[in-house]
Amino acid sequence: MTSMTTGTSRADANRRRILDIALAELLRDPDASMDQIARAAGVVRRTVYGHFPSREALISTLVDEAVEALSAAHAAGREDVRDPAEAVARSVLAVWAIADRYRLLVALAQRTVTMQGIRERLAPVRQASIGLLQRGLDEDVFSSPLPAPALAYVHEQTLFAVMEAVNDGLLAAREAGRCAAVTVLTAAGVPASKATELVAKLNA
Amino acid sequence: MTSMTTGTSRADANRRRILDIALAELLRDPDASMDQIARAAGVVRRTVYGHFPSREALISTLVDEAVEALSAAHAAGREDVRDPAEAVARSVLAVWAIADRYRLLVALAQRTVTMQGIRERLAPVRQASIGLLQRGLDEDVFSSPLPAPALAYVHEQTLFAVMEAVNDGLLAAREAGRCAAVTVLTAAGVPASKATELVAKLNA
DNA sequence: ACGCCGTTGCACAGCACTGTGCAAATCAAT
DNA sequence: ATTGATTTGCACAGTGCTGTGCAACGGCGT
Repeated sequence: MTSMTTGTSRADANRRRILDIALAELLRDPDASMDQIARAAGVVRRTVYGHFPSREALISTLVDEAVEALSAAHAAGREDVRDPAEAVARSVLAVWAIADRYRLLVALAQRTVTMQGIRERLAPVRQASIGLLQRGLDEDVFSSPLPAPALAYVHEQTLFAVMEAVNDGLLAAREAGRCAAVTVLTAAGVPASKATELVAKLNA
Repeated sequence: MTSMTTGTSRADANRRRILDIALAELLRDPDASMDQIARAAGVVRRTVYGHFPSREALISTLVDEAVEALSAAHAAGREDVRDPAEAVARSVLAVWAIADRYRLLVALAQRTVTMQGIRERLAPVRQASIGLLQRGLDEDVFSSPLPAPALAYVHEQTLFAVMEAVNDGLLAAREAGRCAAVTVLTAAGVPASKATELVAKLNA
């Protein structure tokens, strides 16, 4: 029980399954207990501790696997490509292939219990946003391969990203509003020049 | 202690301060205990329970305030505006003015303990991204008011948003990769037509 | 049949947190 | 100074989780 260093196939299979199930379980609830994870994996809590000395060690292993795969994909995507645009596109596509498996883990980021409540109550605001975006798409003011609701998600997350940038000192708070507005518009397919001009006009 | 329905100034001031401090404290740690919050507010745990019957009630009040303010700002921004682009721009700017106060609360969304570890380990990947984006900005392939590091945040969050859209069934997984790539490029200021074309070519 | 290894079931100590009760202290204002 | 509202300090029961110890049990190859 204590060692488990010599790899028996049975133990290895269990370890693998625990990791896989833990990934899914931690998505559903980032605070999932060891017991929840163990039971979901068809195993007793004590067994999980046989493979991972602590909860933190389990999660750490999980994250390491994901990051390693993602990192490799990202690097592979941008090798020997001169055009930055193409490099970015290739990287995203490459990452996406891997991310399918880890999509759940990534989503784990957003879904705090608290966050769930926030997003829920923000639904009316988001609904208004969707209407606005839909109108823009219909009138060809906006241009995006995404449907309006998905674009609304991008819209929201973009604002979060700019806020984070301000919090981390990458951007002056004074300019942040304008930058956020311009970025949101360009993400919706408005030409960068037009977006900049419009926002500048509004702020004057 | 039990009633507290009649508003004395002292009690109201305390209540207000508890809410304000709780906001900041919950940002630092979304799982902050009632004791942490109380002490930070210069008050004893028991007193907090005098104002809010439970932890959930406290947080709920907090979220309600934030959502209400945000919602009002968003609505005010897009009143009587025919052009969707202008409406979006106005809304973002209006929301931003309010969000300054609640930036912390919003940021609370991202910062899970788990998430912190993930982003930390993703630093090398992000660094590569920044280099790529910087090159694109230098060569005028990209166009953005944001500095490269901030743009990298937007980049990351956009991917998360598209993943979330897939998870919620707003987007077919098959198309998601291409959509994500196109959206990231347009957010970086690449004209929508060029982005679409480039990604289509890569995928063929 | 034997031994090995992983697994199980149970029990335990420890910890941190929630929500509540109650008496004493404190404050604000009349 | 007395009153009424408010806060404090402490104690308590209840809950749920972590990490560990230990004996018994399971399959599996030899």
